[in-house]
Amino acid sequence: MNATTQAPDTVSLESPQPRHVDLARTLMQDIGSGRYRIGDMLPTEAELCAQWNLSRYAVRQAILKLCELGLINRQAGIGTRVIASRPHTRYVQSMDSLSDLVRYAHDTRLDVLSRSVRPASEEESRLLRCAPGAKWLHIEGIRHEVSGEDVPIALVDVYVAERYSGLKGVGKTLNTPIHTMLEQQFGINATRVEQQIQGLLLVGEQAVALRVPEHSAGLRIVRTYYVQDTVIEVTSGVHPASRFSYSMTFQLTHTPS
Amino acid sequence: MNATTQAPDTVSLESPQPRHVDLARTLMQDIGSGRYRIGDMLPTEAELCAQWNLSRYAVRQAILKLCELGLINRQAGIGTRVIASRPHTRYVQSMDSLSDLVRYAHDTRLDVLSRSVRPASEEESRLLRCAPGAKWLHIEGIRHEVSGEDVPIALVDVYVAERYSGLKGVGKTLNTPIHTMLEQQFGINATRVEQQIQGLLLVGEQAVALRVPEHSAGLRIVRTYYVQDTVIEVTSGVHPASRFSYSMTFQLTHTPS
DNA sequence: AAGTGGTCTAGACCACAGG
DNA sequence: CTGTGGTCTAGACCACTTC
Repeated sequence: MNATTQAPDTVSLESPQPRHVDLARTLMQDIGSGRYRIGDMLPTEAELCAQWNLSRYAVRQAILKLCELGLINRQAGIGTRVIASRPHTRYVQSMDSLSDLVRYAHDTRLDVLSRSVRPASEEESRLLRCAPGAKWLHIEGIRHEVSGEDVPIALVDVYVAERYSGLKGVGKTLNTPIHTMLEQQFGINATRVEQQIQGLLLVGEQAVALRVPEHSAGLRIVRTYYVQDTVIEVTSGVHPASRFSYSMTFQLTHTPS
Repeated sequence: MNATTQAPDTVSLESPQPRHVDLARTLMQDIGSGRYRIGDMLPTEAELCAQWNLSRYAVRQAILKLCELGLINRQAGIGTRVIASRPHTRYVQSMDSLSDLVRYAHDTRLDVLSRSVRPASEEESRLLRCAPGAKWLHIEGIRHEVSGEDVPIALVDVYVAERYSGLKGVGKTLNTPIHTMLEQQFGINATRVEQQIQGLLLVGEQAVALRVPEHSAGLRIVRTYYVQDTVIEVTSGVHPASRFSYSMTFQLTHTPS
């Protein structure tokens, strides 16, 4: 018999909690305090049934709770092994859809300047992570606010993998993000998005197009959309720093793994 | 009796799956296909027991699975209501610790230029979201690479709430992020971090300190660390664009809520 | 062969919603 | 009051691992 894992025999009173919650909490404390160390075996279901005078059902409820928290690993024929001393905490930034990445997408429109399917230049091939000469659908445009004065927000370059270059609905202006159109027309959804943010100087044509003085500060955001390990879309946006900054929030969570 | 939710009576063969998995999958399909709409009640446990010829235990395993996926909501005395037609998909960026935010923290050191506890100026009060005159611990420094030439990576300003201004271990150089020191010395952990990224021009003293030409492009990253709704720390880093860009990755997930 | 967890049955009592 | 889901008991058979 084991003293620390033993259940209180005088129960019922003072216990608004279901018994399996008590058991789960006790086990978590025993793991957190080092009573059971990582790699150790927890008592078997049968032992816990006897020690706590509970049925297997109740004991399993408690143990499966620890499983969900990622504290233990179970294997039929082996037993229950401690794999973590406390629930994994991490910081998460989450979004309901990729449109939240392009958060200004709602009140803005993209005026399309050009659309073409053509081979990638040397420089573009690095951006697109492809061989030089591979063909991509290239859309060039300027993003404006939908209402108010006609102040440009960004110079935009969108590259779409040749496989999806038959994309329809790319008129003179776009109100829908390209990745949403890809999802609607081809049923594909990015499984991963990489985003890179750089500072740069706005010079020459860029400064003129964005209507800022030569040599103003700017922000460049490059997003690479993957399905598994293949790139389906790359976007590049150049913003005047005076009219754009990028914000994000990270929340502390306690989910497992 | 309900035809679509009915279990196959000729079972057992061709079924390597546990029966509760079959039931869960069928229910998910019925919900996804609109057989049950959002707001509808699912059959009660008793009904499913009868229709599928299963015990309550097995039926509950299936139903609780849908619960975990966030598809249904249960209430004793009421029943089981459909609250979503499919598992919520979202994009998340996650980190094991906040040190991953300051990803360059490992191979770099912060040379401390000044340390003082003093009232916030008008401009700082906006940054710190506090009243002008509120006292904060202010640490000023330059971040360098640990090895290699002495090229500065960033000009850093760290503000710590007065409550924690007794912070120890801030010598001439720092190898540990301030928020890690706060955690170690005061046992506090940010529950939320906001991060803002701006482009800017490096001029005057900044350009000199970072050893870049006047009017170079730069990147400013401001992080605000919260415990619940109170700010405990604010950091500001000014980077030369030529030596720094900010990258992040978002993964598609299918977790509930 | 003995023991493990995975699955399942057939009951039971309870607190709580609704008519 | 009946019916709901929440909790729990006391059994059982199985596939698997270990000895």
